[in-house]
Amino acid sequence: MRVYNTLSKNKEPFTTLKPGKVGIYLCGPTVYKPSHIGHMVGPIIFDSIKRYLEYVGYDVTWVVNITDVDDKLINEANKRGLTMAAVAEEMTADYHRNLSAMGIDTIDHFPKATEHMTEIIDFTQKLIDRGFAYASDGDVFFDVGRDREYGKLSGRSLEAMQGEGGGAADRKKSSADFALWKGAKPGEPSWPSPWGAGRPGWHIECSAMAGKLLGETFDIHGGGLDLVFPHHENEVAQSECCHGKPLATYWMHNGLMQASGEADKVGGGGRARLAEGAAPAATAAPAATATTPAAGDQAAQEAGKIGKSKGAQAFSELLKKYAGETIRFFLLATHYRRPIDFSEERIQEVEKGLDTFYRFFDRYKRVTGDDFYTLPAAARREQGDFTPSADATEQAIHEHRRKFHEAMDDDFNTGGGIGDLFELVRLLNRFVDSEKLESTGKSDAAKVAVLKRGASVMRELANTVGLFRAPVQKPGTSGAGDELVGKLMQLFIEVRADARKNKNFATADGIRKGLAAIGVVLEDRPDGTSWTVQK
RNA sequence: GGCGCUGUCGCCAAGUGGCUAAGGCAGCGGAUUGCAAAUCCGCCACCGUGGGUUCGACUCCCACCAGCGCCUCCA
Repeated sequence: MRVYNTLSKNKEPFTTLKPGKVGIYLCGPTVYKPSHIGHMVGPIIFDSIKRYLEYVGYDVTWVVNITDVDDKLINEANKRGLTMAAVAEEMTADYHRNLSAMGIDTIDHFPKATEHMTEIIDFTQKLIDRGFAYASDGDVFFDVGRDREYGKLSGRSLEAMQGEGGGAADRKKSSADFALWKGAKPGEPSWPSPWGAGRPGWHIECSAMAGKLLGETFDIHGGGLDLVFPHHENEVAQSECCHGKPLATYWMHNGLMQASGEADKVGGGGRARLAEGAAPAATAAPAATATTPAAGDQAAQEAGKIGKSKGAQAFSELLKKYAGETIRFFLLATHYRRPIDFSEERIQEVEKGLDTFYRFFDRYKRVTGDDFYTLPAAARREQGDFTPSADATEQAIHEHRRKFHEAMDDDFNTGGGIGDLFELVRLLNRFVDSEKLESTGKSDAAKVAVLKRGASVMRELANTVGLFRAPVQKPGTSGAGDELVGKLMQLFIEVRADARKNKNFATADGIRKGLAAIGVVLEDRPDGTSWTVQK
């Protein structure tokens, strides 16, 4: 396997510190507001990564921190007239609800900053003792000038770092120094420390908690690309100066979710392009002359990363419209390091693609009588290995499995893997078609066995990235499961079948159209008629 | 200004120094169907622009253009 490492800006062979074991630390949310989709990107990606690593055979420990003490939290609490702890508790619950709606149940620890004051204070003291930090009037700062390697993660040099040092400039030796401990102002939540009452700085909790749960050096540290500097850079500085060894072997950063803005809707053309034949412009003309004029420009300014977008809706709202699996699929279809433009239109598009799979699962059940979701699927890669028979379809199944592994082994290329899954469903549908399994039923045991093999490989592969683990109830299709509704539909279908038998197509079509008008779709197949509720 | 990322079919999106440049959505044609739906088959790209390296580049290098991120406690 190969993994892209921010530290080296290259894909590197994946090796672990301890054989067979992987420790992952992912920077989690500051719980001051309900999470938006941007907060789910990392967890979804790393949930898939952890599943895949376990599938490959590793024993994985995954930690996601909860930042429950922070300036933003204090502000929010003041604004709402609540305690900081109350706000944190409320938003942590929201975060957990979102995670479980996404099927993310692989996180082993959710350490909270407020529950690790002892570790944080010890860590800070250690840095002071070693001469890497200094106390200054109630605050404690990390002395960036003492760290020769400072800037190695983000590729910045100290000289290049200007900045006036923020509000605490007068207490710092250098403007680039950052707070490990912040003295409390009157009325602020605080914890006692050797330097007076205060709270931890932004970066220190991660260093302290990661060290406690995963050890001084662990395998993978992840987070959004926006955290590379200063957050991760400072974590590296603190931890490595404190322990004298690397913090993490691999730094994995996911691309950010972008608010797509309205540019493409307004201008029709999305990206502004140079007009064909426009002079190669050695004269750096003002960009405006070459771009799509007026309306598009204005709207494009709304675009940007979703964390800053005012329009970022709460994730819980999104879940009212789309199944968690749809959102996961949407994210996984793009490589994790690439930025993604968020738009509901895109999600709806992906939803249609997903339907191909769901339909196949239904079809599989009609043909074999087996539920796709209870198919035995290999949990470990070597368990799923098989030698294909001479059957061409079985050989193709084998080949798709190989290609899926190849994609995932190369820096977790879930997009490539999903493309392969699509090819696999098509192969299986074609097989059912050409062998007429739908009408002849289970008559040909050998053919059915090939289909089962294909379906279980599908399940095996999809499960490695957290897909198709359990049936999905799409928002807005409630009622479909009611017993009474089921019986009524059965009645409609029988009446209509009679009409069709008597070539009374007007009645048959009337029933179908009438049901379609209220969102129920009938489909006639060789082996009967099925019904589904559209949202 | 500094550091960095991105630019592949109408839209989304994998990928590769040379073999037919995945897949999805949309579209078109066909098979199937009483008609539909679904499914299957077929069609639909020369990879931002200009140079360079190379026997050969979409893939490597440079410049430019465009979009974006970070440098201000945002995943």
